[in-house]
Amino acid sequence: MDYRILLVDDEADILEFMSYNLTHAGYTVYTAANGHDGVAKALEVKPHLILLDVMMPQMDGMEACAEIRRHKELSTTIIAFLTARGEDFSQIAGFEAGADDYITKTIRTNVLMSRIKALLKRHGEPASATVEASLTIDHERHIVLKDGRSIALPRKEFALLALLVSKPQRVFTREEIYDSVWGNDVFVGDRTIDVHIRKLREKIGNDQIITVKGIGYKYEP
Amino acid sequence: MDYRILLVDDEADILEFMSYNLTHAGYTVYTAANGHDGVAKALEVKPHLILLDVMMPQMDGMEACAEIRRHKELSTTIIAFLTARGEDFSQIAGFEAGADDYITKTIRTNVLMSRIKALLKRHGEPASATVEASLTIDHERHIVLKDGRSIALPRKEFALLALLVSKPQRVFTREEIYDSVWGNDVFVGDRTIDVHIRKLREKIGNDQIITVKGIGYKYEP
DNA sequence: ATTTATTGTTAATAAATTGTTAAGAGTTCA
DNA sequence: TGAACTCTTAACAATTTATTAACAATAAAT
Repeated sequence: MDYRILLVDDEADILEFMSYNLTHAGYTVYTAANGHDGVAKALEVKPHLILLDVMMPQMDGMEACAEIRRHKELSTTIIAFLTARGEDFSQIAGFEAGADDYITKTIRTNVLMSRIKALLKRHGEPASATVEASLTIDHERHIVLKDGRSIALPRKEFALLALLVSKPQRVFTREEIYDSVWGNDVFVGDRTIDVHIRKLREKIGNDQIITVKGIGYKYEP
Repeated sequence: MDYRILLVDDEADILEFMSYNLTHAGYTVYTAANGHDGVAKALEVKPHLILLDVMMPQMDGMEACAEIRRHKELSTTIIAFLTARGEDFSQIAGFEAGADDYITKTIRTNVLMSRIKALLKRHGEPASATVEASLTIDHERHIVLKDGRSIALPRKEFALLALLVSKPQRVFTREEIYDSVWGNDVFVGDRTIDVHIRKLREKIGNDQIITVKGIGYKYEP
């Protein structure tokens, strides 16, 4: 699976070291040298996982984390802190800021890799999801693959479907859908989602997108 | 059975006294001198039982308890407060924070031991502790799982069942149900809950939701 | 044993939510 | 420019869910 990981650390060595390892493990890696750039980059590439150094100039990890958590379109992004060995994370109170986990920097490579793998797996798995699903979302080509056939979708429909498929079975509320597909500042009518859902059903098959009345929609392979 | 018990208390004497007794009773004992360390230790060793002093520097028992309860991987852990003699625990409102019981510190040794034994027993063998109710509420999927089967429920029914199942055996008064499922400003007729209960019984089996006449309803696995 | 308060049941009705269609505004691209 | 596509909306239909009324059944109290 094509996971996107964003590394945020001010130490070039660490950035390089981890970037190297993660890239070789098959992840798409983005980097930023401080909190500000990190937030900006996160909004741009919408990574699956963000590894945040706790101590940084400009905007430290904690602030960056809180800032990222303020953006609803990044609600499914996993955030993990990078800490120096021995730091007691619970005292750093990073969970308060919305982090999901923390990883010790000087950990051995294979341990690091399996930790990251586990992290990505734990929080719903786009990886196996797309494998299991009869539907594959190809972000790079902006195309949906169904039974070998490729289906081109307009932007909104694609974004909506991608969201639903990203976590099969999980119900996405209408609000979550608005925030993710439209953004929290745009206001569109109540029927807009319905119409897009209808079009998707037309194109990918009627029985895969399920209505949960009063809540939202979910995708079931 | 090889039970792990975590003692959290700032008084070294008590720590030593209890640790000694518990160890000799065959338990594996871990200790921590304050709330912070206690939480960290709990996450590390995943004890079956945590004995928490109510009064402590840094992070008191109440806070620590609430913090521990936030970690899902410790959901099966039993938490008991240690109180000075004479303190009325119900007034300490520790149950609010998620505690399971309380134990008076200055109790005699053999009484203490049998209390702890009972505590561990009451909450089932650690092995079977993971065996949950015959019903699982899957909030993410907005689905109820029963014997492997998934049952979809409408909004109100789902909320009502989720409330009851959240604390099996506990009786929820009609008022509590109204407040939780409808909200304290909405007023609906007297039969409304009944009808929802009826529908739930229809769907999940007649004998799991029990009427406590004059009070309310409860769920029994 | 009878009364009383409470809960169960049913079906009808109201309310809420979603589905559908077609039309129009805005875009894109040849 | 204009043809094709995308997005949004209004208006209405269809469906699902929630609530109520009326009455039956039951448990608790006298």
